Amino acid sequence: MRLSTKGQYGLRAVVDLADRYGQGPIPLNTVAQREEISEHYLEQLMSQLRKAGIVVSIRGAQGGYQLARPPEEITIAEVIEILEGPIVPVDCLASDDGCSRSTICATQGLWKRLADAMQEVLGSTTLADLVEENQRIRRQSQDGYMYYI
Amino acid sequence: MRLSTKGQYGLRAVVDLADRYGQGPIPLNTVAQREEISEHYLEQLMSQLRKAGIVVSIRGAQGGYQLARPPEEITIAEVIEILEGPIVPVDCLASDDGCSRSTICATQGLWKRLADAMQEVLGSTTLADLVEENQRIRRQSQDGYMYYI
DNA sequence: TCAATCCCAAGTGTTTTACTCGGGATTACA
DNA sequence: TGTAATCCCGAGTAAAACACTTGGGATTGA
Repeated sequence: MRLSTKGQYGLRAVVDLADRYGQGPIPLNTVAQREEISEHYLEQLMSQLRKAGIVVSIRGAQGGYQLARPPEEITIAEVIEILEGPIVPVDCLASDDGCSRSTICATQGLWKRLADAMQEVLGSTTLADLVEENQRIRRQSQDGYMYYI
Repeated sequence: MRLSTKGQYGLRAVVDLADRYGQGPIPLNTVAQREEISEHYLEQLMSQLRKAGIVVSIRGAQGGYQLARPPEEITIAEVIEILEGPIVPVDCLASDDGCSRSTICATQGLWKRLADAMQEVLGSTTLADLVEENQRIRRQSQDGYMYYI
């Protein structure tokens, strides 16, 4: 039940872009450095996100990536689905035909409820929400507003 | 974000046992046949569930497995955690120390909310609930109460 | 022109998955 | 007392997924 690094890295990268939305294209290597991700690996993830219409790229010198839409119009569910596939706990929910056991399988209702709960959380959060959270964290650490337990 | 077959098979197997709770030990091969799971593979899963105190085994002829507790006292979350590890979307929530980025990582709050949502669904459903669902399904198909779309 | 950037396909070592295989220990029952 | 039915255990394995790396090519601003 874990996300792979694709989802984690990819999301961190688009949050990074969201944080700089409106500032023109951001080169991939700066994102990779800030987020501590292998540049070439991140490139593959960005390629998927570009084909899916989450980001746009500008080639050549002074080029880079930027969000294709404002941060408040991109949900986390969208980003994760592109990189990890449908947000479901079992395959039989993802495919149309379902599984052969569907008429006798009591667990299917459970998996459906789980999928809905996951979709609810990820679909109701946008990149703008995470940017805001980021800024809150930064403000706190800047104000010395940290609790050392 | 998918369960492996361990979680799916293991859960199906304990639901099968829950369905026959109080009828004495059930040999593994009958469970494996009913649930269409490789017997040797299921054996490994049952071994984990036994060590974790979900099922008890009785060796020798006429032996088998049965639930260690009544179905209404075993949650799905328990079973899945034994077979798949902690129910969290990212590793840094599972370990105590967390990750090095925790103070600057906006996504951590999101993953926490996702983990809570998943735990809520799986922790509030018991084996008894799934047995009931099973019986409902059986009743319906028996009564010809099926919708062919 | 050339350096910065994106674009793309292929290769690679490691880990996980989903099993199989072979045998040993225990116990009810004839 | 034998023997068949069970559980118990460790090792082996083929295939897939993961997390990258490598090596180039195409575009474009200065």
